[in-house]
Amino acid sequence: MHSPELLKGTLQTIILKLLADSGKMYGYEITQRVKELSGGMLTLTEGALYPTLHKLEAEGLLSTEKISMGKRVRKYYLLTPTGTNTAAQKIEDFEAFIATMFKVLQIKPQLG
Amino acid sequence: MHSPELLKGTLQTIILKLLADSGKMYGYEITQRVKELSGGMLTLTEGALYPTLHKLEAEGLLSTEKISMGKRVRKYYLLTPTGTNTAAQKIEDFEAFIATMFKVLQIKPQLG
DNA sequence: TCGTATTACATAAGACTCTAATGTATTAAA
DNA sequence: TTTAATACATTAGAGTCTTATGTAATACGA
Repeated sequence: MHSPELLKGTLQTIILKLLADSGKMYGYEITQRVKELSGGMLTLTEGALYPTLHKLEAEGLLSTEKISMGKRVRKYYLLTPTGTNTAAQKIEDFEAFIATMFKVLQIKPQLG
Repeated sequence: MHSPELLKGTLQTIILKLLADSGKMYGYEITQRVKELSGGMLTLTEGALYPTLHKLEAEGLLSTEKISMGKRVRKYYLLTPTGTNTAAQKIEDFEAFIATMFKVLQIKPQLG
C-alpha cells in the first residue's frame, strides 16, 4: 500500500471476515489470501498478524486447532459464536466509516 | 464513530481536502465543518487536530495567516502548491485503499 | 547435495497517530 | 453573572502498526 497508515484499524475486520467466509484458516494462509484478494496491493506483516490473532483469541473471538503436517504444526483459527457476531459488526462499522468519509471528503464511491 | 481506530491515517486527508475545497480555514472551523459534513458521526479532537496542522505546516503543505478578530487571533491555514498536490494524491490514495478493502472484504460499495 | 526460497510459527523495540485530560483566554447568551 | 461556545495549545498514555530478528521444516533447482 502507498499509505500503510490507512490500514490501521482494519486488520481485525479483515481477519474476522476471511474466517467468516472460509471457516478456518492458519496465519500464513491469511497473509497469502489477503495478498491474492488485493492483487498484491496489501501485505500483512507477521509482526501485525500474529499479535492480533493472539489478541482476538484471548478476547474469545477466535478458537484454535493445531494440526500436524508431518513434523510441522499448523495452527488453525476459527470464529467463536461471539467472533461471528463481532465479524458482522465490524463489517457494518467499516461500511459506516466509509459512508462517513465519503460525506466528509465529498467524494463518491467508484464502481467497477 | 463507533470505531475510532478506523479514523487513523485519514486525518491529514480530511484536512487537506477541506482546505482544497474552502481555500482557507482555521482550526476550530475545521472541527465544526467535519461535524457538520459527517452529520455528527465524526468529531475531531483538538489533541489530534492541532499537532497535525502544525506538522503539515512544518512539512510545507500548509501556510498560515493570523487574523485579529477583536482581541482574539484566528489562525487560518492555506494549502501551499505542494499541499495542493498532496491533497489530490491523498484522495487518490484513499480511494485506492477503499477499492482494495472492498476486494479483500469481498463486499460492495453501498450507494445513496 | 547444497544452498535458496518458501512455508510457518513467533517476539520485541520503536515509530506513529490518536484519545483524554488539561490549560488559557475571549466572546456570546441566558 | 455564570455558563456555553469560540479558539488556541500541550502532554501523558494507549493502541496499532513496521522493521528486525529468531527458529525450524520443506521444497526446489543447480
